[in-house]
Order: sequence, then structure tokens, then C-alpha cells
Amino acid sequence: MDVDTRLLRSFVVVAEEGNLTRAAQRLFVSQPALTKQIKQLENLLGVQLFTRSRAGMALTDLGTTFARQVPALLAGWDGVLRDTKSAASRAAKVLRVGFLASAANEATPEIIAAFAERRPGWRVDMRQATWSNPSAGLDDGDVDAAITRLPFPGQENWHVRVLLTEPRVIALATTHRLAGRDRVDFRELWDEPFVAAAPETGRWRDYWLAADERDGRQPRIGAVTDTPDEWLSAIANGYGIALAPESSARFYARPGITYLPVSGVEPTRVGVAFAADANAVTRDFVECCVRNSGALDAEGHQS
Amino acid sequence: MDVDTRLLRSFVVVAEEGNLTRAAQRLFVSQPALTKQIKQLENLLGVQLFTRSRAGMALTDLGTTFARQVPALLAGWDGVLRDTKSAASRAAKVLRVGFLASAANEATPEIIAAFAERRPGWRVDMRQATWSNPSAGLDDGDVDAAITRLPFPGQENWHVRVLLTEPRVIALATTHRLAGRDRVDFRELWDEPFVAAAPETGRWRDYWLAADERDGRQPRIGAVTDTPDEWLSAIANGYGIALAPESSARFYARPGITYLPVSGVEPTRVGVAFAADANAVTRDFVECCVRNSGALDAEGHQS
DNA sequence: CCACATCCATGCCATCAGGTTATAGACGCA
DNA sequence: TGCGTCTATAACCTGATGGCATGGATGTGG
Repeated sequence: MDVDTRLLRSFVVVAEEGNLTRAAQRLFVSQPALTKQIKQLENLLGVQLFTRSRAGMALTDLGTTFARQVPALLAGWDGVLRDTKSAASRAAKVLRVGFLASAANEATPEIIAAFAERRPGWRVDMRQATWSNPSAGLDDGDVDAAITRLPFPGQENWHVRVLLTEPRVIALATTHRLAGRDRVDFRELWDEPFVAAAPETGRWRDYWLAADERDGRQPRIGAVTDTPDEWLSAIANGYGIALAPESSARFYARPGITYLPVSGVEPTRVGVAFAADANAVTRDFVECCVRNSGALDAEGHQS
Repeated sequence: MDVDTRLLRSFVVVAEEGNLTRAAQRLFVSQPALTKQIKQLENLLGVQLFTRSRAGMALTDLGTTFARQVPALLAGWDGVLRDTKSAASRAAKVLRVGFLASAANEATPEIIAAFAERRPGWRVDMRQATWSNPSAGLDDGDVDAAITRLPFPGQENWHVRVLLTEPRVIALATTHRLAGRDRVDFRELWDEPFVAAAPETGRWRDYWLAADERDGRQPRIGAVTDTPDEWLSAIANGYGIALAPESSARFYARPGITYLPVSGVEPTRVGVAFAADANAVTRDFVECCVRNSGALDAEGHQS
């Protein structure tokens, strides 16, 4: 009897949420599709996993037993997947590095150069990730290391070394009423619409909305974007403003966008994340990251 | 990243066979379909698993690594499946028993009755299996115990207790040249066409062709059947003859079919098979089997 | 008491993955 | 050179699956 792991993942989410509609959103499918998936799984097993009611989907006893075992299966598969992919890249002498656009910076070429010297014959495969994937492929086993902004969702599963810390600034349209100012305080911006990452990025989104510095007030969302280009356009078009790393003013300077210093928000950190059991080559790369970012202003330390 | 376990099973078979065409037969799909499945799996992993050549499909290094891990995954899933199904039947107080048509006999009603007395409130769900499924559903977790003919493929994975032993006879069309005889020796039948089980039943098929008693000579196959009815028809129509348990002469008497004693083949045994970790209810059932078949002529002993 | 919000289920339609058959292409072998 | 044995490709078809719109059941607030 065969299953698609997809069904199992859907099952897990539904079990967690206890609610088809919400689960469907998290899984990016429609609610009817999810209804069918769960039904399909129940048919396959010949067992009722949930009791349905207006209140939602509650696990039956059998469903609970099943739910206890499924995560291990999925983890097993994901592990094999990761092992295989990393074995492949090792065989090809390719180090796969994911990075978030805004996390790469002037130091990146130096890091690569240092690594090339350290491991002759190896190639570094840099893969840019969107904001909806803040671990930059680490979670999927697609990369050996990820250079990203901290904190990111799922960070606790990985070893992280901080590479640098920099202030956050505010990005706004040149036409914005505050664009002429020298600097602003974040409190002045509480009621401004913001350009944000997608809701499912959770902690990530919150961090860039500075949810913690709003005294519990809900932010206004003017637009949702997933890549630097979309982000810049949204800001230039006046859909909202956004927090950004200071270095964006250099890397993402663009007509129609103004960057201003802002007080009252924590600075942002760039880090390199990797698996606890990373191989020697990956660790070498991490070492290169620390050394060559340290040249700027980081205090690299284990996190 | 999601897979259908089906792809994994296909992969395992192709890896074992080293040959798409043969693997496709074993999996009951066309060869092009398998080509696509394997390609799909390789795409999914982003890794080449096989090197193709006119000689067939050979695992790459990565493929070998992968192949080492996959069986554990599949076993894990199958285990969960089994657990869940058996938990369901336990909750419903249903004992699921598979049996092979030719393995049930006069004692069966008594067994059920004895069990009903031993476990009031429980129901026995008897499921007849075809010859292409000689474990009668045990392998798929569809039953808690199986009453079947020994030996059967995969028997080593289960606990088995022998219920009875009986001679084998030969079944042939009444019009057959030997039908008038009192008895025959198996050697006289070496060149006769036989009605056999499907090739994929392996050891099972061999046993009922008495492959061991042919001095290595290949049997002639006159027809392939999967159920008693097909089998009886094939014999009556003269497509071939077949070995059968002595009790068939009672249970499957039919105009046009003659059963004759045959010398030179081992007797056949009926056994009840169950999982090593079977629960108390299942063990009770096994106990009932042993007691109530023992009334006939078995010496029940652990196998 | 009724309109509304919230859930899950269902019907209909469009799309696409996946299967099948037939055939091509590569290659060793007689 | 023709044949047998592999795998890959092409063309076609069907069924599974997802999306949208909607229905039915049931609390909830005005």
C-alpha cells in the first residue's frame, strides 16, 4: 500500500491545526482539496482519523496513534533526501551555499576567494533564496550552508555563527512626507503601512515589521513581497515603507527610494547557518565566512 | 520534497533486477512507465541513480547509498500501516483472518466457534485470498492471522504453527488417459502439462509443481490460474493436470475432474501464520486453531 | 429571531500526471 | 547483415486532483 508523503504532511498539519480551513492556508491548497486529501488517506488506511464537527477536525484515538508515528517517517525520508543530495554535491566537489539577497554583501567575493584557496578543486554554488524561504534551502537539504539574516524561522535546528551586525534603516518612497527628514524614530511609523514578507514566514515577518517594538499594536500591511525587486517597486510606488539593513542603501539604491536612519529598533545580524553534523569542507567554508566578515566589524561567536 | 512510496518500491525492484524490462514485469507496469518513474525519482533527488547501458541499469555510487536506506523507510511505513490497521480492528473487536481456499476445511467452523466462546463479543472476519497472495493479506497488514498452505513465500517473516498434514493427490480431467488408473507415480507425470500458479509466486508455484521431485527437469505449463474455479475449469478442459491436497477431492469434487493418489511427492501441510508480536486475542485464535485441527491429525508445533 | 460567520462537504470543470502501445535507437552477437 | 535485447521517445488517453462556487449545519451577536 503506497502513500505520497504529501498526504502525510497534510495530515500532520490538519492534526496540528484541528481545522481544515486554516491547515489549507498553511499548505497553500484550497480547503476542498485538503478535504479530499484527508479522505484519501483515510480510505487508504481503511480507518477514520478525524471526527468532523462544526468545531473542526479532531483526531480519533486511531488518528492520535497514527499521528505519533508519522513525523518519524517524514523525518526519515527528509534525512535520506538530505544525505543523498549532500553526497552528490560532495562527490562533485561542489559546496552548495544558499543566501538571502540582503545577506550577501561586499565581503561575499572575499569569502568565496578564501574558500577557493582553502579547498582547491572545489566549486561554490551560490543560490539566492526568496524571503519566503529564509533558511535559503537548508531545510530542504538543498544547501550545505546558508548565509542569512538572523533570526530566521527554524533557526534552532541549526548551528549558527554570527558574521556581522548592522543598524536597520527605514526605506521609503522619495515622495513620502518623511523623506526629507534626517532621521526618524520608529514610534513615528507605527501607523504607516508597511511592505512585508508573506504571513507564513512568521517570526521572520514579525522581525522586519519590528512587531516587538510596537507595544503590541498591530502593524498595517500595505503590500506583501517576496524578492528585492518586488520590494523596491512596492516601496517606490508608495504602497508602504519598510525596515531594511543599512547596507541596502548601498546595494539597493534606486531612484524613488530614500533610506533614513531610524531609532528605536534593534540592529540586524547576518549569520551563516549549517548542520550540526556538517562535514569538514562545510566547516572550512564557515571558517572563511567568519574570518572575512570579521574583517568588517563582526564578532563571530557561537550562537 | 515529496515522494510516493510507489516510486521507492519501483526503485528497489529496478535496483535488484538491474533491468527495466524485467523489473517492469515484476511490478505489473509497462517498461516505458518504469523508465519515467525512475527518471522522476532521479529528478526529484537531483541525482543520477543508475547508469544506463545496453546491458541494463546499474546503480551509481549515489544510487547504492540511496538503495541502502530506502528499504528501512519502506519497512517503517509498512509497519505503521500494519499497526494502524490492526489497532482499528482491535478497537472494533474484529479479528481479521485470511485463508487460502484450499486451506480451510471441515475444522474451520469449529475453530470459529471455539474462538467465539473464548472471546465473547469478538467477531471473526474471514477473508479468502487468491493464490497470487499466499500470505493471505499478512504481508499487507490486512489480517491478524492467516490459515494457509506451507510453505509460502515470505514464511520466514512470521510465526507459524502447523495444523495438519495430508497427502497430495493428482487432479486430472476425467477424459485423461490416466484417469482410469488406481494410482500413479509422480515420475510418470514429468512430461504432462500442469496447471500452475502465476510465476511471481515463486516458491509457492514451485511447490505445487513439485519442482524438487523432477530431477531438475523443467515442468510444462498448460495454464496459469489464480482461484479454485479457474483451476477446476482449466483441469476439466484438459489444459493440464495439477497436484492438490487430498481434501480437495471432498471440497472440490466436480464432474469432469478425477483425483488420484500419487506417490513420490511430499505431503502438504496447513498452518496458521501470525506476527511475532501478535496480541493476546490473535494468540487465542491460534490456540483455537491448533486445538480444533489437532482433533483431526495434526501435531502442532512451533516452526 | 434573524442575519452572519465559521466549518466541512459536494458538484462541476479544467488540467495534468501517469499509464499504454508502438516505435526508434544503440549495441552485441551469430 | 540481421536479430535479439536493452532503454528512450512519441502519441494518445484516462483518471486523479485541484480550484471555484456553493450547500448544509451550527453557533453568535445585534
